[in-house]
Amino acid sequence: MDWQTFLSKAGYRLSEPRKRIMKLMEMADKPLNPLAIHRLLREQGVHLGLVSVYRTLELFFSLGLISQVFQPDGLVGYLPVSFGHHHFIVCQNCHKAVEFLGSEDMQELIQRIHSETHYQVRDHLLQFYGLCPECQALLENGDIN
Amino acid sequence: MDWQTFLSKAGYRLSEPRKRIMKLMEMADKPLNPLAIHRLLREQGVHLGLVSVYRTLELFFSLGLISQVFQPDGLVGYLPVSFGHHHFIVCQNCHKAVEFLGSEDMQELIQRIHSETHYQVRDHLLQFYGLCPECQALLENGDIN
DNA sequence: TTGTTATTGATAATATTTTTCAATAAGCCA
DNA sequence: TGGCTTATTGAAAAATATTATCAATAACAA
Repeated sequence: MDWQTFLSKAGYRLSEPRKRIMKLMEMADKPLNPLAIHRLLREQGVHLGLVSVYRTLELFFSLGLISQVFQPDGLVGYLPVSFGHHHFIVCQNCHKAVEFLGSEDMQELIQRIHSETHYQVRDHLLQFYGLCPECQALLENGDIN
Repeated sequence: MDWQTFLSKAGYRLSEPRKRIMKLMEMADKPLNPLAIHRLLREQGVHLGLVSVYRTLELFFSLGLISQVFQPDGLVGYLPVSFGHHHFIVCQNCHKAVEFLGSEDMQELIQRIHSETHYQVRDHLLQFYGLCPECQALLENGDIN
């Protein structure tokens, strides 16, 4: 089920702003925050209220259509979620992000955490940082770092 | 080497505000953000400028003395780091957090990410959410959720 | 098409973070 | 110990980010 169907079934309307915002996030392969989305849309001539961007992201997030991605510097961005997977690796240079298939062999670690801390484990956040293929090439050429 | 020695050796002064802030974070067993730190110190009669809190956290973070902890709702808090470990589990009810020993058996997953995405993996963020022992008891008594 | 109502956008209010700069105090050295 | 140098602080202001309000608009069901 695509996000548009999902949104409708959940009782929400498929408005133009919502379509624009999701489309932008799908095109951008890096996490975007509300201000960035507003600025980018404006640059391509789409004039949305910033408030709508906030509201839309909040809605999408609460429905699980997008994920929060935490940058190493503490900034938070959003990325559309291919259903079921919620793990990303983010390029430290160009910030391009891709999802990878969540490992389900986390059980052993969860066991260990439980015996170490006595916490009941219910959820987790796992993200990786590194260099995408393009930026690896740049690094080898001495163009970065 | 304790953080005070570390700070000195790095060429920074061991000021009263810095001591207060670190001590507070060490006492609190949950992630604190700048505003919370400012408010808590003020409540216990310590009158610090909010600006100093921001500056101190930035410094501590850049030196690796504290870690950022991401709450499921997107808020960021800070926790002192026991050297070498940077993985936390946060209680979803009372927000109390404890560190657990970082698993070094991440290698296999890193391998898989590399072959799936062709990203060079350099760092990662791994956090768990759950219920601490106290809140598990509350849950069983029907006092929460 | 038309009517109902969720959704938007504009404006204002609030909250958070950063900048600036004079006053203060940490730590070195005599 | 006491003075000197300079990193650090605090206050105020500026900049930035987020949330609230409400009339105007547009999505969608009938």
